[in-house]
Amino acid sequence: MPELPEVEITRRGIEPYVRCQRLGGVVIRQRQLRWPVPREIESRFAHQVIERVHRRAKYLLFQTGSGTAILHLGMSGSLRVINVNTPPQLHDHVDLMLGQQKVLRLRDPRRFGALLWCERDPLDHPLLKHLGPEPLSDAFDGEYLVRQARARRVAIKGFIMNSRIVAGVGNIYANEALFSAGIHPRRAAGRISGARYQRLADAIKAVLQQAIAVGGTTLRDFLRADGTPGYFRSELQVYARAGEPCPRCGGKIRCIVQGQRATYYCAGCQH
DNA sequence: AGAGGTACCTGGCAGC
DNA sequence: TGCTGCCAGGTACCTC
Repeated sequence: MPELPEVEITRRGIEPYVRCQRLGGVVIRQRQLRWPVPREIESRFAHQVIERVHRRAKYLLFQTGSGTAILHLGMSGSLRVINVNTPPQLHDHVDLMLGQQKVLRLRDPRRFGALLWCERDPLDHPLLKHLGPEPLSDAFDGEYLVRQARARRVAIKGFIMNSRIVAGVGNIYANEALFSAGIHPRRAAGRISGARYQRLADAIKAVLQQAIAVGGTTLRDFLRADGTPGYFRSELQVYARAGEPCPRCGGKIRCIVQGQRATYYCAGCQH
């Protein structure tokens, strides 16, 4: 479900409710997520003060004085701030108790998400250590992409979805950014000019920032922490629009499969 | 080292 | 109506 904008929207939505809050316990109904939720979540994290919530790539980091809870929403995860007496539904796997009134509730039907505990610097955690730069940071630009792409033959779409290259670009925004930059999704990463890579880096930043500004993309079930949907779906130029006319040239938007993921593009505009 | 495939899991939908 | 097969926003891990 969530790509970087949806995770950032979630972070901004929950932070006012959890920042500087002492947790009043944790309830785990389903421990089997991508990895089993470790016992330290109950024995350590459950009674800490959450100082801040950070985001790195698509990971949310709940920082406390004695360690960090690392949360990933996987394909289908979501977080909601709700009243404590709201009955849990199927797939509501974890509750973080916030004071007397509120609960931060994790729902994840497919259970590809993760909740882990880390007592060292979370950026050194094996899951985070090898991540590429944040796409919205100054470290990410066309020159960086040119350096990384040198002699690589992988298709550009897979290249920008590789979290070691750049963190947080998933299927929707990879499609949209390549359309915006006019680059064919199958083009080899090592055969793209520096000028075009600068356009691509700018397009990735713009697409992600626009999506964050309107609350992310709700395709089927993404909701913000307050329960409202995101509105970027109506801004999508090519994603999930196979057969529709290209908004730029009027040609027909095509759908192909790359690495078992759907790719949408316009053959007239992307080379 | 890079590239490609597989696995994890459930729900929704199209087609029969 | 009910079954089957396919698809879905992610990513670690395996093999070649």
